[in-house]
Amino acid sequence: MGMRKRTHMCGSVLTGDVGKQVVLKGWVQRARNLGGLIFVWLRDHTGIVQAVFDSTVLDPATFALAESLRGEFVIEVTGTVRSRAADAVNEKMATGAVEVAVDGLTVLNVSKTPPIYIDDDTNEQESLRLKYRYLDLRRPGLQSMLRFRHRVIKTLREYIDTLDFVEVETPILTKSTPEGARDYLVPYRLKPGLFYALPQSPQIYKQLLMLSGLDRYYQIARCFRDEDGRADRQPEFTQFDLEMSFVEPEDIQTVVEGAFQRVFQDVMNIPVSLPLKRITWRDAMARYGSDKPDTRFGMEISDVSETVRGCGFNVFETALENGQTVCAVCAKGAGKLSRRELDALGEFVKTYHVKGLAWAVPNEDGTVRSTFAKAMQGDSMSRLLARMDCQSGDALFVIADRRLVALTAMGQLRLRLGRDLGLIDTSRYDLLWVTEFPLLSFNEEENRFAAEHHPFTAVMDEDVPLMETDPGAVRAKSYDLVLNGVEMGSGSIRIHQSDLQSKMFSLIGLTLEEAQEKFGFLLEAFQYGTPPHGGFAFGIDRLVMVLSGADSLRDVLAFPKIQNGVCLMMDTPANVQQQQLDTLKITVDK
RNA sequence: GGCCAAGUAGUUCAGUUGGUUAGAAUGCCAGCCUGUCACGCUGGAGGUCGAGGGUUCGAGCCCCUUCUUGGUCGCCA
Repeated sequence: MGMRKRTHMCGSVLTGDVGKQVVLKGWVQRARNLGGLIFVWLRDHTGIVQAVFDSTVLDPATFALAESLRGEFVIEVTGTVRSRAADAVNEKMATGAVEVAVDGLTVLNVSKTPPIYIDDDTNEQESLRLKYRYLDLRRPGLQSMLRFRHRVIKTLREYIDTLDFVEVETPILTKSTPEGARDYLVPYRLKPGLFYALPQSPQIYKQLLMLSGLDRYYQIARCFRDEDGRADRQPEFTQFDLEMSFVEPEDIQTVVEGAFQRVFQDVMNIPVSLPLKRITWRDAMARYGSDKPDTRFGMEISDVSETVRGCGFNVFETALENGQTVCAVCAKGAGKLSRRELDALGEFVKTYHVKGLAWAVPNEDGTVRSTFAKAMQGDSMSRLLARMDCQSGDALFVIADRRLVALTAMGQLRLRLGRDLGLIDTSRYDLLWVTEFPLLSFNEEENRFAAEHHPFTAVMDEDVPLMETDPGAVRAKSYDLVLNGVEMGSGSIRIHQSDLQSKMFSLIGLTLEEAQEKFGFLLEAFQYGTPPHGGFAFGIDRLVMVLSGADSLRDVLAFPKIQNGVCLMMDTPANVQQQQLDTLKITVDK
């Protein structure tokens, strides 16, 4: 009963193998017992092949063993490949023209009846699939996802290696830093009250590697952020992280573009022409109401403040008096929407903190179905419709609010309309750079400026003087890469002068003492000949998600966590032994 | 932390206005069956209707609380 060496994979038993003696191993996908004849579908990651047990040929013990086979039993079969009769070919199976006439069977392991079906065409609750993720991963779809993801990473490594980048592993146990996401903390055993933090990114390490003269660094880096999850946000995720010395933004963008071009070419067989489109942050916000615009469809936003000035509609007039903005989109073909559907859109935009949504639908007879037509005096409505090229069959949507709030809400409405009206060409992949982000954004709750990207980002040369006079208007040497409206990653040229870095810390409200405590090592390091440098990092999970058409990062990670950071399979976070807490001098206040 | 949705056999779901013993499909178990391929036929087992409380003569259904999961806002340098 010694195990024989596997000769073929299940999916690769083909007509060329007819007549061969084979040894196959795998899982029982399904067994059909016809009495004296049993068909067993044998599965491994390459596919499924049919094995036939014939009671007139096999010894009784082997046939009895075959009768005991159930789903997901692990078996070894030996037998001979033979062609199927012409009317017995299964066109739906890659191996459907052949089958294996079994002469020997070994049950390598039995299985309980699995709680989920090992098949792509099922729709169990995701939480159940995640609890039994090890079974879920047996499914062909997830098997091919893991291999697809592997190919993406392999392609990236091969590409970056040709450009003289060196992979360096940076610590997972690192230091908590202010700003940004909440850190995962790890208690330090030798001095209670002290903590490591898990890295949100290898940012500081890679900058120090530039100082060390490495010149070009990269890493497939695991990053951690203790924030609530989303379909596209996991508490731990993988970034392709890189940093270069003596470069301008274009140099980094060229390397990153090249990486995406290679992945699209080698993995997707889709050509990408370079250089990629570029749009400034300011334009992206004005035209798409987003810093990660989906440019696969039009329906761009227009600022209609001047068009509606003096129109008589109180909402617009008051907004303009308060220095706010009135913006609009014309949704082609949305005139068919019912009152109910239009009102639902009004509720939708309110979640983005605007007070409401005005809409107008021109009828064929020249009248207008609208929430605000009555308030519009004279020809102001027809001027507005003409300005937006909004005709019969279309719908006009208008929002009045503080500029960025209004644009953001309108951007979300644009995305929803684009989806609902089927305007998005889902076969298309739109890559573009968004550049010149603001250096700072004002945090109203804390009444201070915060770094928009991170506090190591360099300022555009011409905006340096504004740092004293108008910090909110300062643009950074930063750039995001966007794919189909999803932020792939971001990067920047970094500050490499100690005094400028100190100034930046002070701009975001850090006292000298705080800056010294948190980043003293960095400020000191910068005094020892730091080269100009910059870099980029993009999320491999998100890239794989978009390329594979998945809706959620959970579909492209082997062992994902759910919204609240729980792993349903391991059931963790979990209690630890009291002795462990005692060692760390931790008492839990429940 | 806020808002919205869902939770009923192993699984996917149905369950009327609150009314008898909560159903279907599939899976599972047993029997029969030699060309199936979602095999077929016959029979069987399988339920804390997420949990707790309330209203009622009576609750899967109505009310309250809570838990779980998803989406979303906040949050995400």
